[in-house]
Amino acid sequence: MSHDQRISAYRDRFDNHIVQERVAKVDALREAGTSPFANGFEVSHTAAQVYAEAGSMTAEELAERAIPVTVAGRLRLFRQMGKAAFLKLADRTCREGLKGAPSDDNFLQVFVSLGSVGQELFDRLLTFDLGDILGVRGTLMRTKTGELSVAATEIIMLTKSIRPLPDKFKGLSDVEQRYRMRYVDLVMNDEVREVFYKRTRIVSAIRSFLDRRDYLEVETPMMHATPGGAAARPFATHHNALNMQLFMRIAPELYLKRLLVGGMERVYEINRNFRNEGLSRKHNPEFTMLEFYQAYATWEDMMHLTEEMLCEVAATIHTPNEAGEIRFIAEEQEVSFARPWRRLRMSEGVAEALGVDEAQLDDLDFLREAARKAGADVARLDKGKMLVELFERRVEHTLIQPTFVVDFPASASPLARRKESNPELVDRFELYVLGRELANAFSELNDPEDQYGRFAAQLEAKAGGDDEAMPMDEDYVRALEYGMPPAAGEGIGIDRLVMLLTDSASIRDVILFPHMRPE
RNA sequence: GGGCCGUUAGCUCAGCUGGUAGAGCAGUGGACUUUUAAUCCAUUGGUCGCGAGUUCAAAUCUCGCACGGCCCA
Repeated sequence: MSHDQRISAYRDRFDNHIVQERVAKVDALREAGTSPFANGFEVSHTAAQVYAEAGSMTAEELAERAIPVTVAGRLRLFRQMGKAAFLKLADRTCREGLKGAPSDDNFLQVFVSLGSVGQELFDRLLTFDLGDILGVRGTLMRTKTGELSVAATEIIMLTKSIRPLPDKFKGLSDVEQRYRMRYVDLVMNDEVREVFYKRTRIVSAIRSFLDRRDYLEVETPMMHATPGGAAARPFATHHNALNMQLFMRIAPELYLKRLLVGGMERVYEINRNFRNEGLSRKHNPEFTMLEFYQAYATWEDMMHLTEEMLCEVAATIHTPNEAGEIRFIAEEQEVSFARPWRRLRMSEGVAEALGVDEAQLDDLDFLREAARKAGADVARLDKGKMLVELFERRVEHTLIQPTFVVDFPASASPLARRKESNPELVDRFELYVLGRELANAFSELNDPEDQYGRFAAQLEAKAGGDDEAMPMDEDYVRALEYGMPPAAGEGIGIDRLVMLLTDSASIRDVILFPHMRPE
């Protein structure tokens, strides 16, 4: 097949007249000797720079100075009125609040008049379509209604867009299309772009916070021979050359703690985890996790660090009030980050929710019956796991304000250090906000014998049918045998943190390309 | 996995108890030299998600499937 035949086959796939008209313009541009897909363009000003430089100048000042600018962006609005025309361009700085009155569309306006650009360029204007990416040279001016604009002297086609953009006013609102074609969603929806700018700010603030505390950012394997560090089912894959099974990681924990053994006393990683579970508003198969570990620290140090970090991070999104407190609305509720955050023992919370005395939770029969009534499959649960089930089903969703849930059962925490006052419990907390788990932290188990025993207990649970139980990781135990300093570590779900701080209802609203079934 | 809802023009949506599809925006042609979702006149555009069934007749009723949303597990 020749190149022309392939192109023709490509074009035959479109039966939409708008696309066909635009494709004809591509041909016309080529015939006229201009490329519809230009090779670079040197820009002197972004839209924001135009406003920063000349936003306060009067029409007379602008006319006198004749400030030359070269701008570029996507054509979003086009109004032609006889021998004059207005174009509105969007570039990366065209975001909410770029400018104020008279028009508040956040675009940069370009003014073209036949008298100043001549017939050739003015005729060429008529071949432009909404969505095209244009380069404009001109000088700054203010229109009759006072809008700062670029008076064009030259307009260059940089990229011809052959598909029409959605309705200029209603935009793209179909949720499925927004996720599948995020590139269109990002063009059309300011709020969507804003969420992802905020996401980047949040992650930068976390890095900055940890970097200032002498934490080292590292990268550990995404493909594990032994999937560990969390209770979850992994995605399996296969290495052809080595002919071996590999798993996409469910957590980086065991590798980061190996680094503690190696003397990297403060490490963190912000990267993807993969869990082979269902999709929901709160779950995407791949999601981003921050994990950090600090030698010589305890779980209580982690609580303080968490309050400090999340307040600092939240302050980049929500301005603190006069008292220095951060309060914001999410899911129609006011969330207060005012410190200190509440601490709640797990059994205390469960007893309260059940309306019983905490001592009653020691009664195994009572616990089993309560868990069964709550809808848990109690068949192969031990006492600790039943308590966790009751917590998840009866308490979790009630924890709206930041709450550290403490005193987790050891059987549900195979990598955490036992409490000195009660070896049935571990030095661990989970942070809940808006009824969702946001962070999980504990003092690390560094006793290789206990760790081996806990892995062995996990193997027994797996044999008993618990498919989320962890496998034995012999090399990790070997690492502990060399000596891991006392340490504490924590994981924070980045997607959920972004959801909280941007008041996004679905994890798909904070992941650029969420997982979708094939079309 | 279960329940409910949705899928109609490029986009946003109408379309009643069945009678073979409409609007706004976008597009096309025309008027207009300072517009702000510009305006005005004219106009093109549809495998009604896919597949069966009922019927003289299906976007509409029934069943199945696909994709998505919400809720539950």
